[in-house]
Amino acid sequence: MQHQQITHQLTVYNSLNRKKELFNPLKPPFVGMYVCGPTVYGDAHLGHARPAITFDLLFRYLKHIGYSVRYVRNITDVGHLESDSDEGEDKIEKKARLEQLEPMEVVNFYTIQYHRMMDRLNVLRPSIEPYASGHIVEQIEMVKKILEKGYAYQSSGSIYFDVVKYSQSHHYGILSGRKLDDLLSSTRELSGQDEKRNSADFALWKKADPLHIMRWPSPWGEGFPGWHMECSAMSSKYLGKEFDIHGGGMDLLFPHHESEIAQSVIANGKPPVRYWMHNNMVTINGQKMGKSLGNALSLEDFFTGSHPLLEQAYSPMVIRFFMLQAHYRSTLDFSNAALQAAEKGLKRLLNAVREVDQIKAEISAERHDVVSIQKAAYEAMNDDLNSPVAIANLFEAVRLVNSVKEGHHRIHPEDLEVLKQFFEVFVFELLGLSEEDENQDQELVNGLMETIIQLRQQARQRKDYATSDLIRDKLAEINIQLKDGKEGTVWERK
RNA sequence: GGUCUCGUGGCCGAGUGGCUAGGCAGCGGUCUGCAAAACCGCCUACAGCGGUUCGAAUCCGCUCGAGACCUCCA
Repeated sequence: MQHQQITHQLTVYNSLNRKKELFNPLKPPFVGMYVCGPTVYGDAHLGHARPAITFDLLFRYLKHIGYSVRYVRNITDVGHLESDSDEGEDKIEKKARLEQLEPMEVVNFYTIQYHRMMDRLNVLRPSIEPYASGHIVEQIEMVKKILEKGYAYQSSGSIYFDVVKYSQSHHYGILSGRKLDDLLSSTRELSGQDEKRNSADFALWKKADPLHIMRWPSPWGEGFPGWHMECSAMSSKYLGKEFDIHGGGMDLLFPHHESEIAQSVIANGKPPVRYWMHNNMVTINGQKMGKSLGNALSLEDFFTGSHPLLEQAYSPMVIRFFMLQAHYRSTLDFSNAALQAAEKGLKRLLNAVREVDQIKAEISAERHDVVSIQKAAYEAMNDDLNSPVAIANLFEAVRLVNSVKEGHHRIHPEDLEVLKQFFEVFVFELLGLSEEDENQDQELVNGLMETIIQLRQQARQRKDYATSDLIRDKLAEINIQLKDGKEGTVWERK
């Protein structure tokens, strides 16, 4: 394979030390990767696309540089409480009651929708996609272990993790930088806290009150698992007690990931994760986009353009390209102008990728340092997945391709071959961009267009510009654009 | 209130001590019947103030501004 000549010194930013580190998997060539997936109780929105695309890029790149990756991304269908206390109602259950549906019906509906949206974004399916509700047994087993080791206590039928005891011998806050004293002192008065010994403690298992629909039998009565259990239980089941990468949104850093570490350290005897990776948030007008803020635009909204904030529809590939043009650890601010800029840039890139198959190489041509461009793109990827810089290098190649096409430069066969490889690998395989034109009638359309272009050409030859312009304008009305060049006329959809 | 992050040209967005990404928009040119596309050229920024240094967007301090987390959220 082409890329094996290039040294791969992949570094990733590890939230654990806030530093970039050389990536060394525990058992090469295998890599275990776990990413927090969606809670399936509502429409997939722009915020869901960020981690999905970020870790899709990582998944693709790890495979490309030769690793065998097991990528686990969960579906959360139980366990997240609605309100700000442990008295809250389960999200899935609340939605189910609202719509008079079975909880599993809600889960199914939104899971399918999530998958459909991710498919359109060309996000690869993970290797394993476990459901929290399908791993109640594993979660109960893990709670039992923590109880046996004395780091959890039972209170009114629920089981809580004893953060204060844990802190005496371990570092609660190792990930988030949170200090226990601050946690204990700054926490507000919340209802339902009286079951806990300390406000910083978190639930491992919650007793279900009589009205609660989602409930499972356990050694402590009927209930449901606590907020953070599923990820710990499922990641250790499928990836082992210690695995390479755990990803998710930055907002999950505390308390979710911090608590996962504490649970796993007690239950399994060691820190679960070697590299913690967190993507940053998507903002809208500078403010975080979130369901609770009422400014979450669904992916469907973007694809159809049917939202007051949107001036037009934005295709899945535009959304994907837009996200990849920013580094995953930066916030990304949404706006119509930014999306439109991305749309045009993507079009220019894909046009050039198409052109590269048309241009002719010449053995006598001057040489271009295309290998350096390709190398720079790899270096960018190795530098904590710097996709914006990789894309910048792609545009360097775009300029070269266009300039050869224009006849300003000629190109050597070897250089052309490198360029083709470069586009193929980076644009399609790694960045996961794809041509969106999946028209079944493409051949028919091509034939029709050929005829129309010929007729127009004849009109132009006899200087009948009224006719030639009419053809062009009419086609423009149905979003087909004609472009007259030296080699003749080509067309494309706008 | 506590913890943390950030402030880059008209817009988006890379860049963590010297070599001044990239995209979009704009301007000038080439090409063209006109247009579009493409190509060439131009626009050369780092919130403010002070400090460290031969040299700072990049390190340190202060000020101002924005955001995140502390509570379900990707």
